Amino acid sequence: MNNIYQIYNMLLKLYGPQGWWPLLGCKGTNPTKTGAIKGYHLGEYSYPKNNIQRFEVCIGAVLTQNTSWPQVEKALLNLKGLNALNPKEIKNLKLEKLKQAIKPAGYFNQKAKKLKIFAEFYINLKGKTPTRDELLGLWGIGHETADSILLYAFKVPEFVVDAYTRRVFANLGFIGQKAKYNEIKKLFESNLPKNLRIYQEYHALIVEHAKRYYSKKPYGKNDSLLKAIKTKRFK
DNA sequence: AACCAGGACGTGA
DNA sequence: TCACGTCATGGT
Repeated sequence: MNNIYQIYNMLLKLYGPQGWWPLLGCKGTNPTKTGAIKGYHLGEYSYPKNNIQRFEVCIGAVLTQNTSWPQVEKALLNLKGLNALNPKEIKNLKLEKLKQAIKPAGYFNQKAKKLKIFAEFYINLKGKTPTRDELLGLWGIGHETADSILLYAFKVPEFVVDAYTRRVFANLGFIGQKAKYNEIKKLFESNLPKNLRIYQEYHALIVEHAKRYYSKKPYGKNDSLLKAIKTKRFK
């Protein structure tokens, strides 16, 4: 087993299943010390269970851009209060109303526009699964958001790379600080079975691990993974 | 009271 | 391609 896969198993043993992607309707609590909020479904990979939940994941993926999840949750609850947690209502909502609802998530001018564009796109999908390129073609959807939507909303095994992933694995010595998104993505995908659960769980575990040891610099000093590698317990 | 969070886009080298 | 600046709220 290669190091990337080993680290996955180590993180899973350390933290257990993370229950991503969080949904308003799920009661599960993340056992983590970092941001104990609701919406998780530990060890349950059957979500989203319907089209409404699928759309909620997509909207959350946009809203969480450079924003912490608790802020996103507030925005989602506001939308739910407006009965607007579905593509048609997002499309029909007046722009100012939409902006006000998602304000807690920040960047509300940009994100309101992004949600409008995505809602239109989602309606036109008519139940089909979008391709990665189609998503990337939308204004407001970049690499990470596209992969998050595919992996957690549409259950397509696309590995999600975020700032934490780069930070942690650069520090561990697997990639350079300036590694590109697709390069990092390939590192994981080429060293893991193409398995939905593993992709979903690994990304969530990286976030959890990073929140504990890589939130503010200097980071990594107490990283048990780094220590394990340095003491050559790997390979 | 700065600093930062589960990024993406526009611009000018 | 690449390095920056911009976008914005609220928690710590």
